[in-house]
Amino acid sequence: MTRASTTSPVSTCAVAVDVAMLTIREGRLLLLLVEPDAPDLAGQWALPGRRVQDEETLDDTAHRALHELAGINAPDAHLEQLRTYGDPARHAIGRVVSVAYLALTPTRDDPVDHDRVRFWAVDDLGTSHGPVLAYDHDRIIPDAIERARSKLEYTALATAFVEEPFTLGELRAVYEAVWGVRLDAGNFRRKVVSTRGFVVEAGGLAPPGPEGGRPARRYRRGSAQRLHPAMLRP
Amino acid sequence: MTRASTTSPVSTCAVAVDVAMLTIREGRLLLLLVEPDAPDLAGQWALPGRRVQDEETLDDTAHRALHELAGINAPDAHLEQLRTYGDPARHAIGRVVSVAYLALTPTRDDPVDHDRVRFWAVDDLGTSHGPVLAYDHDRIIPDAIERARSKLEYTALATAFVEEPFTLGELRAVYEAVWGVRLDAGNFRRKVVSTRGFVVEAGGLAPPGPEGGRPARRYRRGSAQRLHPAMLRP
DNA sequence: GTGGTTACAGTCAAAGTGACTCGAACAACA
DNA sequence: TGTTGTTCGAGTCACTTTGACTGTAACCAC
Repeated sequence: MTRASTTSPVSTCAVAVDVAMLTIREGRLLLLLVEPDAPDLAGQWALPGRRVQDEETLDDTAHRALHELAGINAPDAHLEQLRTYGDPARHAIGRVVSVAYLALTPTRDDPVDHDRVRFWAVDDLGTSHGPVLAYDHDRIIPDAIERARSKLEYTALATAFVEEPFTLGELRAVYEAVWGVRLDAGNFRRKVVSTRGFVVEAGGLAPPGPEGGRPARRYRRGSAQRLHPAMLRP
Repeated sequence: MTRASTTSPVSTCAVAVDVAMLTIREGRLLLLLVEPDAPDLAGQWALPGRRVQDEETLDDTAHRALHELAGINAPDAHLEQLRTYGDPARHAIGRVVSVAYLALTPTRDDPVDHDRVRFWAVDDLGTSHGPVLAYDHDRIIPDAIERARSKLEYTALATAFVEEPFTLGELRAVYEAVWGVRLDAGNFRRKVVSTRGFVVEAGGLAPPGPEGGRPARRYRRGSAQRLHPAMLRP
C-alpha cells in the first residue's frame, strides 16, 4: 500500500534502474552491456544501471544510467518498463529492488570506451563466445529479449529500430533479426502496407545497397501503436 | 544499476506493493478496493497495498496485502506484476516507489468487513456511482484493466476467472465481461476448442441455470499459456 | 403441452495467410 | 554492351480462419 505504515517501523530499500538496450547491426540483434567497476566483479558484464535519486523519475534514472555508464544520449529512443526484480537475496550488498527497463534504438556504433562498454550479440549470450553476467542479470536479459520479440507481433515497435525514412526491406530485417527467422518479402510487404497506421509512404526512393537491386520506396512511422491484425511469428 | 554507488550517498525509498484484484460477478468485471485508515483520506478508496518487508519477495508482499487489508487468502489466484510507479511526487508522505500487481480470481463474495473492503464495478469507476480514489491509484487502475483486457487476447488467462470445471458459456461470459462486448456463442466455441491446449474436456455435463437451456459440457484448463492463434477482440 | 433459453453442430461467404511467379530496376563484371 | 545476380514491388493460387447465420438438442417455467 502507499499509505504510511502505522504499526511496523518503516523499512526502506535501495531502488535501482537497469536498462536493457537493444539495437540491430548487420542483421544481428545486439544488447548493450558495461563492465562494473567493482573489483570483485572484474571480467563480468552487466546492464547499465543506477540508483534512483531524490526528485528523479524512474525514466530519468534510466536515461541517466545510459548516459553516465555508456555515454549514450538517446532522448528519442523507445523506453519502456520491463518489470521489477526484488528478491531479497538477489544482490550481495543488501536489499536492492531493481526496476528493469527495455530500450530500443536504431543502429549505432559501439560507445567510445568500448573496452568497458559494448554491444554484444544476443545470440552469443550464454555461450562460450558471450560475456559472464553479473548479479541476476542473466534472469533480466531473457525477459527483455522475449518482451521485444513479443511486442513486435502486436505493436508497431519494430519501427523503433530504424531511422526515418526507412524501406520495407530495412523493416523486414528488424523482424528477421529479432525473431531469428527469414520472412517472405512479398508477404511481409502486403501485410505491413495493409495494416492501417503501421507505416506511411514518405515519397522518394532509397538507393540500393552494394548488392544491387531495385530502389525501394521510403516510409515513415504511422500513427498506430497496436497492429490490427497482429504480425504473428511464423 | 545494482552495484553499490561509489560517489553519492546511498539514497533509499520506501517500496510498496499495491494489488489490483479483478473478479467477475453476474457478468460484470469487479475491482477490489479498501478504505485507507488514514484520517485525511476518509471516504476515499484505494488498492490494497503494503510496504515491502525485509526478507520478503514482492509476491509475498502482494499476498500479505490481500490478506491483511482485505482478509483474502488466495494462494492459487493468478498474480502478476503490472508495472512500477515511482514519480517523486506521487505520494504526499514522501518518496514511495510502488510495485503494482494484477490479481485475477474466480467469483467470490465481498469480504466480511464490506463497509471498508468491497468489490466495485469497473464500469462505475470514474462515474458519480463510483468511489473516490486515493493516491495515484486512478492511474494504476486503468493500466490494470487494460492489461487484463489485452492478455485475454493472447494468453489463456481467462481461465483464471473461473473455477474448474467450467463450461464454455462461463468462459465466454468472462470475455464478455472483461471486454464489454457480446460474442457469438458458436464462433467462440469453435475458436476455443480448436486452439490447442486452451481447454480440455473434463467429462460430464453441467446442469443449466435458472433460465434453462441444454446442459453444457465441462472443461478444465489446458496446458497452453499463450494462445496460437490469439483470441482477438472484435 | 407451449414458449423461452442455452448448448452444440454445421453452412457459407469474406478476409487473411503461405508459397509462389513475374517483371522492373539496380550493381558488378566480363 | 550484354550477362548475371540482387532486391523491389505486383500479382496469383490454394488453403485457413473468421463472422454471420441456420438448425437441432436439451433443459426451465408456466
